[in-house]
Amino acid sequence: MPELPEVETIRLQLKHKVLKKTILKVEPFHMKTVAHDVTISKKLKGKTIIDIDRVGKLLIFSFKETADLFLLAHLKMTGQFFFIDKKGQVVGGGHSMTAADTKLPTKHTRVAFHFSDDTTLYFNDMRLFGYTKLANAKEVAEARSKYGPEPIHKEFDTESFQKQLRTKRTSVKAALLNQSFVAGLGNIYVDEALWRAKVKPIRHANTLTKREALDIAKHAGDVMNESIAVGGTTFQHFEDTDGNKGNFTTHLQVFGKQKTPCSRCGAIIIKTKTAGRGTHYCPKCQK
DNA sequence: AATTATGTTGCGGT
DNA sequence: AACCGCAACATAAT
Repeated sequence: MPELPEVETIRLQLKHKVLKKTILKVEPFHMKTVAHDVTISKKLKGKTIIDIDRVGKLLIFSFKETADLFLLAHLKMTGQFFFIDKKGQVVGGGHSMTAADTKLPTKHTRVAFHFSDDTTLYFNDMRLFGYTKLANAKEVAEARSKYGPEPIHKEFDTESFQKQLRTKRTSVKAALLNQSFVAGLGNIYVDEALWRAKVKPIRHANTLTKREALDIAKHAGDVMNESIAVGGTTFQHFEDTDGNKGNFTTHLQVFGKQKTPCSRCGAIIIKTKTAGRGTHYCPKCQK
């Protein structure tokens, strides 16, 4: 369940591994994962990756040879990237091997990007919701325009955020999950940010005080930045490009902590359903 | 075997 | 017409 910190972790690792590499061929194992584009290998052959950008949870690869061709990659719920060197070993040395240790491709490998130096980037995705797809500059601009601002940036406009949040006629949880309002939060970080801000997820957004809305903005940015600093959170499926799990898991205060004591007040953390999602909060110190 | 897990899209209702 | 709730997508674990 990658959210912004996990996707950013992957982006930074991939920049170290595949930048300046030239694609030899693309090998789709499942056509849905390449948006049914039968020409993807032909179009990417000979293209050299010069940058990997990210907006929200979407990765955007760009190429040296053309300014009007991009590769968009979305992991959705179970997407994973694994990078393998020419000997078939997971690159990244010094780490204990996990999922990527098994021979790739696996039955969940949906597409492989083979590079001219005999290395390969595999995209695994058990549930087939994720995708890699080609786009031109206009399509990339359209995709970018659908995302709201990201709380991780120091330029994030908290005043504008709190004003807009307090006009929403929905639960604060649903509002924070809306990527066009604010980009990057998913189920885990919404629950964590609301715990830090001491606000119940079910609270109607238009009942929030200015102070509460500003606290949510601060904590949303803080919790995601702290997670990025330690390589993201693994709750169910996330593994980095070496097959390692994220380290933020041990910092979680409410997500998956139902039936355990709140670290702040000692009350028992509750799990309910809000905005159609499993929702964790402290019934005592979140107001 | 029915339920639960979740990111996003698309649809229908307001 | 912007906004909102929710089914759908597809698979595996429980």
